[in-house]
Amino acid sequence: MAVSARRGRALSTEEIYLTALRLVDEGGVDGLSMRKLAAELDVNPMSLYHHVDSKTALISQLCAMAANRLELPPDDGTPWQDQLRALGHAERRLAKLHPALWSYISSHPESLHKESGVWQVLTRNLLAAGVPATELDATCEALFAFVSGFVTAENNQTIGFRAGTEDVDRTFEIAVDIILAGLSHRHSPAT
Amino acid sequence: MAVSARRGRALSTEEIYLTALRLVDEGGVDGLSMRKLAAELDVNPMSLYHHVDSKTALISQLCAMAANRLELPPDDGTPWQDQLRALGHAERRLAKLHPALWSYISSHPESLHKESGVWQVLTRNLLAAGVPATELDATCEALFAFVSGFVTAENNQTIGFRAGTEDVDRTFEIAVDIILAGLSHRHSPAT
DNA sequence: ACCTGAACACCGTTCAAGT
DNA sequence: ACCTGAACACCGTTCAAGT
Repeated sequence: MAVSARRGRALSTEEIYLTALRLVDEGGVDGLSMRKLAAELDVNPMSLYHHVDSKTALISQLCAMAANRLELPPDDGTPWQDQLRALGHAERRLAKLHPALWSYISSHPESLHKESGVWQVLTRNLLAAGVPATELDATCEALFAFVSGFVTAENNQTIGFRAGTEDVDRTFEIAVDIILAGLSHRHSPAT
Repeated sequence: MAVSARRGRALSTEEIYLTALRLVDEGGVDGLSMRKLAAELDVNPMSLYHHVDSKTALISQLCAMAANRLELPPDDGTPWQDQLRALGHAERRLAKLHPALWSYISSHPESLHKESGVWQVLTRNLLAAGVPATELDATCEALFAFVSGFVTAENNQTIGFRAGTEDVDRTFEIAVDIILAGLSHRHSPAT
C-alpha cells in the first residue's frame, strides 16, 4: 500500500487544512511552509501536493474555512443599527480568532468578500437605514473596509497601544457609534 | 581600493534605499530580495549588509521615507471638516503612490503611525469638531484605521471592483461624508 | 491512486578572508 | 573601511520512480 512512512491513517485533505490552520494561527501565514506542514503531519513534503494544488490554493481554502465561521446576525426584524453593530462584532471576533489569516484576507481580495453573507447583511440593513439605491454598493464597500481597517489595526496593535483590551472595546464602540450616527444623519431612516 | 566589481562609484545608503523603493513599488515587498537588489546595484549581495542591518530594517526605512511624503493639511484655520477630508485624500494619494509599501505599513505597527504629523492633524481637528477629551485618542485611532482600511481595500481591489476609478473616487467621498456626518452628529461642533 | 527522493532554482544571513 | 566568495539553513515546486 501507499501509506508507508506515516503512522497508520492515510493523508486526508481535512487533516491538512486543520493542521495548516493551526500552524497559521500559531506562526502567521509566513510561518507556514509546506515542509513544516509535512513534518507536522509526519509525511513527505511532496505528498501534500496530491491533495492541494499549491501553497496559495491551500491558504485560500483556509480563508474560506475561516469566513464560514462568521456568526452573522439573522434577519429577524431587530433595528438596523443593532444588526450592523452585531456584524461589526462578528468580524472583530473572527479577526481575533485567526489574526494572521484575517490580515491575509484583508490584503487579498479573492478571499472573504465575494459571495459571503456579509454582503447580504450589509445591504439589507443599509436599505433599512434609508441609504439610497445609488449609494448602496459604495456604502457597503466603505463600511466593510472601515471595520476591516479597525480590526486589522487592532490585531497589529496599531490601535489601543496606550491601554489594555477594555479600552479597545470602548474605542470600537465609539467607532461604530460614529458610523451609525453618520448613516442616520445623512438619510432619513425608514424606522 | 574596495570598490572593485562596481562600475565606478562606491555604494551609498541613499542609492540602496532608492533602488529598493523602486523594486518594492514594482514588485511588492515580497518581490524585493537582497540578492535581486544587489544585482540591480551591480554589487555582491553581501555588500549591502555593510550599509543596512537586515532586510527588515531596510523596509522599515523605506516606510519612513514614504511617510515623509504625506502632504498634510496646514493649520490655517480652514474648517475641520475640510482639513480632515484633505488628510484623507493625502493618505489615499500616498497609498496609491506606493501601494505595496502602504499595505506593509498598514499591517506593521512600527512604521508610519507613531511620531507622524498625521496624529497632530487628527487631534487638532477633532478638538475643533467638539470631540470630548475622553474620546480623543479613541477617535483618532478609529479614524486613522478607517481610512487605512479603505485605501488598503482600494489598493487590493476589494473595493470598487464593479466599476472604474471614478466610482471609487465617489465611494471615497461618501465614506468621508459618513464619518464627518457622524462626528458632527455625536457632538456639538465648535464652529 | 497515493506516496516518495532527488533535484532545481530560489531565499536571508554569517563568517573568514581579501584590498 | 568597504567589499567578496563560500557556506549554512532554509524555501516552493517539478519530475521520474516506486508500491
